[in-house]
Amino acid sequence: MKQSHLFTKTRKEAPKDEVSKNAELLIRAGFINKEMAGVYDYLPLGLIVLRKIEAIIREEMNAIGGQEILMTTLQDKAVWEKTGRWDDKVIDNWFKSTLAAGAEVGIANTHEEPTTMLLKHYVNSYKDLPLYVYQFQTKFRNELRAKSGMMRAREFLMKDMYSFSRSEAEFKEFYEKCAEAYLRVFKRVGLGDITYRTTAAGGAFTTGLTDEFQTLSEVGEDIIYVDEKKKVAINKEVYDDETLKKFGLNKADLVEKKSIETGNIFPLGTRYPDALDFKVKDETGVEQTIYMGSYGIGLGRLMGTVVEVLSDEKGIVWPESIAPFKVHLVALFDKEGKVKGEAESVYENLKAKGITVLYDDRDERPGEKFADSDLIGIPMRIVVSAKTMAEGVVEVKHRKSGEVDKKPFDQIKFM
RNA sequence: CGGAGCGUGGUGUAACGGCUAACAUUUCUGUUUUGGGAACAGACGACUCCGGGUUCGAAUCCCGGCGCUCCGACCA
Repeated sequence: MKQSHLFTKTRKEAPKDEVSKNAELLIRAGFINKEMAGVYDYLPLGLIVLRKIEAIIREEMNAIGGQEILMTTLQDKAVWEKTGRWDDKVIDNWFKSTLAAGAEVGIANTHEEPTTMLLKHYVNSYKDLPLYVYQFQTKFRNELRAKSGMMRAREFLMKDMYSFSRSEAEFKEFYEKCAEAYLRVFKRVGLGDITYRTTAAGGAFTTGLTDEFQTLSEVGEDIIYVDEKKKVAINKEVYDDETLKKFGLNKADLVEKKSIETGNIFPLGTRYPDALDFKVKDETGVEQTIYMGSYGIGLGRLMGTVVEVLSDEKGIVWPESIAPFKVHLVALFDKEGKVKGEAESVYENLKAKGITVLYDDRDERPGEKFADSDLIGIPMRIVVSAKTMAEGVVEVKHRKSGEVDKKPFDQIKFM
């Protein structure tokens, strides 16, 4: 991709209505655009990152047996009435609308009910279970107060998975598998060291204890108690002697931290299948109840968290795994056009190797190009200039470490 | 939803109730420059959030609305 053709440019100043680091950097660097509070567009750079995050999650969900589907945004009120969740008193952040014909519809807040109905439509036998379906779908939540940029949005893309199992034990087995898959996701997007599986309360979803995945950050809305040795944590909302004992945690080993809820998994028991009368026949022809779980990761929030946590004073520092490009090729042109020729050839060479590259071919001054490069945060920068040409090398600078290397182009190792 | 603050060119700011709403940046032209957001010259760009009101006169004061940010409450 040539930077001269890239839709959106960087800007020096962030709009004053963004205070959070994640939104400020993502907007300045041209990854997202704000439509209104808690509602953001993804621009070309941002969409590449979003898709990479999506691909990682998809891989991990497929690896544990997930099957991808795509549910609708408009939802049938009747289904929600059956589980008692249509009432605004139960879920207070619904967006709802009315069909021209008169019927009320819900605008996707979550999908437990529709997914259960979908499965009910197709699944009648114990032989068809367990089933794990998931989707990447936009959720709408009428938050009283959107906040912290990408952290609490009113419209956001979410991966939500729903598991349907034949027994508590079968459910639990998958639940644990999914928890492990989640940890792999957070590790792969660069948040592994500071993300903890955290015991928490279930809110509007379930009465029992659930698990959240909390990423340490000062801008987080949650307070958790972390056991560094065991790599687990407990949310303040369930921080009591009984729960501590249940999970074998010692107050002395726990440290209080602020954190961002980057993912969560819920044991839902038989609540939704029961309420919606979804059952299957077992080997003996007797109807059996179904055990359900739901598992969510907000993609925008995850992107925002990566920016919030990994960026430095110069800009974003993308982990290799979700960076919009692998290499930022920065050419510092000379008058004779020699550098241009060389840079073009490096550019073509990189593309031929299958390495994604953003080529800064703009006729700008070095300072501006470097500042932009730091802001955008691509892991590896390759500089081609009159200087490097004179030495018969290119300059390689790593965004994260700041390490600089000069070597002939064909000696660069790409991981 | 309670509290606080704020709405002025694309962006960031300024302007006592009083001249043609100023400055920087961005953008465009040209000259020049080329290893960390250069310099000079010129140009474009604003119904000062919306609606009322007070006043000879409103960006400025008053009322109402809408929006944005922050704190709190709330929050898979």
